[in-house]
Amino acid sequence: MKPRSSPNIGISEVERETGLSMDVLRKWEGRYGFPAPLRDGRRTRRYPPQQVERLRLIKRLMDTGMRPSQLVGQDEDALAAFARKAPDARHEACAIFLVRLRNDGPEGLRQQLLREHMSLGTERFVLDIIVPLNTAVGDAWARGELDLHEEHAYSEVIQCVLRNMANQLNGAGYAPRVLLTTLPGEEHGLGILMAAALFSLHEAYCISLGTQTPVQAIALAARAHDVDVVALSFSSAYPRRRIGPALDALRRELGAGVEIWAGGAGAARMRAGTSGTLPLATLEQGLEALRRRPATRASGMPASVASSP
Amino acid sequence: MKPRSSPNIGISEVERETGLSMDVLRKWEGRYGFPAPLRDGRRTRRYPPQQVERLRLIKRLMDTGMRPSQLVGQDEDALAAFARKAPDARHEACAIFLVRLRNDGPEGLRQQLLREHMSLGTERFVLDIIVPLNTAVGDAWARGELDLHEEHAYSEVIQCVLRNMANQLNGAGYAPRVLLTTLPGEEHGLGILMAAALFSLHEAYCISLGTQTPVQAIALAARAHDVDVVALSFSSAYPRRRIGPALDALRRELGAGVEIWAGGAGAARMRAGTSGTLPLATLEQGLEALRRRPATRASGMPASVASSP
DNA sequence: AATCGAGATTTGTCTACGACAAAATGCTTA
DNA sequence: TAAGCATTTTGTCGTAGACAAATCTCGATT
Repeated sequence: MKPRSSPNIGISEVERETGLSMDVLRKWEGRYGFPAPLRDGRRTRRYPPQQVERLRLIKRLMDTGMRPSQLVGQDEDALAAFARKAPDARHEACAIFLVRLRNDGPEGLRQQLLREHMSLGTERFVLDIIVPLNTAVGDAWARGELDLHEEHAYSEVIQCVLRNMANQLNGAGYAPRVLLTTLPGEEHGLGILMAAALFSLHEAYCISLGTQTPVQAIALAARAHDVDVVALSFSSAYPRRRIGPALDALRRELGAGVEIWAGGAGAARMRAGTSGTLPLATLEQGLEALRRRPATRASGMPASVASSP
Repeated sequence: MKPRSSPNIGISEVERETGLSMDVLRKWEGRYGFPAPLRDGRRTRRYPPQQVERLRLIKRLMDTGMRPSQLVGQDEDALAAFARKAPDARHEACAIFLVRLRNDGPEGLRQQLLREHMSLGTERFVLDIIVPLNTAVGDAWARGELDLHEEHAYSEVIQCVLRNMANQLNGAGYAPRVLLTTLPGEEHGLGILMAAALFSLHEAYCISLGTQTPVQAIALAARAHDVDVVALSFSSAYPRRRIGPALDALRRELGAGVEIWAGGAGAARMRAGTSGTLPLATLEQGLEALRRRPATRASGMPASVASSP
């Protein structure tokens, strides 16, 4: 056996474990004095587990909108206090499901969700259960009440349920034709799955490409499948500054004949009017956009999108 | 309107579009003279689309095992020649499905797969259809015969089919209990889905965490669900040098009571005997490992894993 | 001819520190 | 209150070099 391996880990591993880039980790070290990794024989940084844990907590709080200057300099107690104060949007309805997940595992949650689906019908199920449940899980995660692995397990279950719904509903002749995906860097695919389920229900033809499709590939796909709409989703974690340029690039590749819809918490705070894109703050708005669409195919962009204010 | 948006993109966007890190892109520039990005007003690099395309091609070829020195210095023609020579493991059986995908879209492929599943039964369907189909798609993508968006669409369909199989088969009292996921940096989740389907079929209890679970979260999950086995998957694109250290870290967090199984094309070329891990080159080997497991729970590690040569 | 090991080469990661623009914040004024 | 404007914060990108691990090369040995 090798008794060697110290529990301290290198900077790239910290990047992967926390989601904070190496550049940021080094900058913080200089600016705030934290983290303060040890150095091994060469000058390479080695982070003790305790500091990694604290970084994880900081990242969680930052994802809720807090800023590094408020967090990185603080000690453990202050951070813990912030975590307690983090938002908590729990409906009573949601609590049941999270208890299920913890007590009966993924399988238990799945059962409960299917039951609810049968009882409410697809549209109400998605809008009234899945959506608030997602935010509840996000909040619980930010507060540290939910472990990352529970969040992963949750995500898997939801994914499975939504995929089934979307697939069973999707029909060959439906219109408009909608391509759903996320841009590179956006790993959260729940948004497009929810959209696919609801859109299919309202007889749109949905083609999902999963997450992280490069702009160029989206354009090719749009042409290959002759879609009317490209629907993208941006989570709140997606860096806002990147949304505008990315949408510009997409519009350039796509040409003018295809609508771009941007949904998700990240898109809600988007600077408006970017390159003929229709921002959809909520799924309800997405459904409305679907209803308002001119019935005829290939009718160009609707006024709401084409006009640049 | 701002007509001033040049099609050239920045280095971080190239990183996301190609999967090559900024460090590597800069090093190649110095070492091989390629890429040779333009510079904007400040000194920042701006990559023309053509160079990005070539980088994509290089990355594809490198994922098949070629080395930068053979590729990065070469011109377009030489690279195209390499692409033509890339492996091509197409069974006749596979061609049908890919034609389906291209002609009838994702929905067409799904229908065809379901038909085949019914006809062959789950085990043969996964081992004889899905597995070769995956490598055929990978090869086609490396050869440039398949667009990225087609690969994404394919992946979505397969995912959906496999998830359904795994979920319908999974049962409460099954044993052993297996946790399936991938490490951060490994985005390909098809491997664990295939494993989950087959393992469930053989009455293992499968818990999937999706992709990219940090080591510490895996350890917590393993404890929370009281699993006997943690099964990881590594694609051929996963940097080999990272596998060993990552598995060491996992073993440290996990303690000795839980087996670690490593599958996938990346694990197949792993340096053997790393930190009490059982490498599984193929899914068949995975099933065999399942059969050989001592029937009793909590029986410690089997000899094949515990012995350190 | 196949295998092995030592030495050379390739390759990606890591370090350091400065420059800088975009975003967020605070402050003033209409 | 809202709309500017100045200031601070913050992340990204730049250069250049050190270095270890992976891989290749080639001669010696079995």
